[in-house]
Amino acid sequence: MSIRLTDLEGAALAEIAKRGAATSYVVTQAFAGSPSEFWSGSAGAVYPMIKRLAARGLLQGEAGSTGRRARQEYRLTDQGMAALLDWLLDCDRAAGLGFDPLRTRLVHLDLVPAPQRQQFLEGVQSRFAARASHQAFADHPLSRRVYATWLKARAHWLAMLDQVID
Amino acid sequence: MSIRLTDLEGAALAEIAKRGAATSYVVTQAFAGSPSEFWSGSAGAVYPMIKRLAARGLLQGEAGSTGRRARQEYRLTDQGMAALLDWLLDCDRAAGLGFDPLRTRLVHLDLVPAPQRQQFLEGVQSRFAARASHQAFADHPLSRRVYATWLKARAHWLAMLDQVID
DNA sequence: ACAATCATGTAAGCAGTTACATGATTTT
DNA sequence: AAAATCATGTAACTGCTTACATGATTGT
Repeated sequence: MSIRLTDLEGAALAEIAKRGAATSYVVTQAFAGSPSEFWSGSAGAVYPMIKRLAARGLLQGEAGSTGRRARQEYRLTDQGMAALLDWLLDCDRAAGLGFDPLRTRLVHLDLVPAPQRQQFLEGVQSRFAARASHQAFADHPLSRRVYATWLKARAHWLAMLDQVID
Repeated sequence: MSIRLTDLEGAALAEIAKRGAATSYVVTQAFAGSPSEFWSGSAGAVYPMIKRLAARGLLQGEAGSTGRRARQEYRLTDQGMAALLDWLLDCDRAAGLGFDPLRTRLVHLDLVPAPQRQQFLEGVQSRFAARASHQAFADHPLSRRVYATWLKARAHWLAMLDQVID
């Protein structure tokens, strides 16, 4: 019996595992703080998802409270940790292409003449440069380094493409 | 009045524009032939989408036929081409992070000990190597080069991370 | 005290999925 | 003639979105 997590579920479990325990709200904030625009981390997605994970026995809820306000904290069960590791270390899924808004456009750039291609690439490059100077993930060294090296790899890709696309 | 296309719509319009005219089926095949697993190009997605684009005046339908079988061919209207170019050359969206199944996992690899991290990275690397030898997009030079350089950039990224993650 | 924002949700909608149906065409 | 596959859909489902509601807490 295998428990297949969606990528959003996997990422949410990872955020909870990292903290030991967390509320749904903490998870929404973790997503909101990410520079990725792909998941909004909206309450409408996260709260029901956390409940589903608890119903599936991957999370254990416990009533914590600060002051008179009730809140539900969750921590991973053994089964939840096993599911998380299955998801996290899944090489086949990790080696997938995902969705890349730049790659999706690049393959169709032959629809426009060279000057417009050039202008587009420069626009993208300058936006990446702006990102690089922003200093994201000040609180988490691994995330910061993953992101920083990702940006470098992107720049490297664009440099390779420059010679290919004119 | 701006017409904002989803990425799937933009990619579909681009496939049609590239061919001059195309049926919905041709579009599904274009997606199915891509090495990306992100969009299945399922009929359930494509056929209704093409109809929506036609209803919005971005595509013009014309009844072609081979033998006695009726088929609907579509080509871009002027408005459709304008919408496509808006989407295609949108630097802000192109510079987004998209969804990256590897990046999503890498930032959480500190949940597992170094030997497992190493094993995971090797597994991913070998799958990329397998992709590289596969020769995708034999029919479209630009796509092939975009994909080939993307794979190189990924390898470059993993090489940078090797030193950082142990 | 009032306003802002924190925190926990719910409701409706939308864009994709898988699975199925159906008839035309091609292959064996 | 039968089987495979080509081609065009439709139906039910899923998982996300935006937008809203509501009460607690914090700041001025």
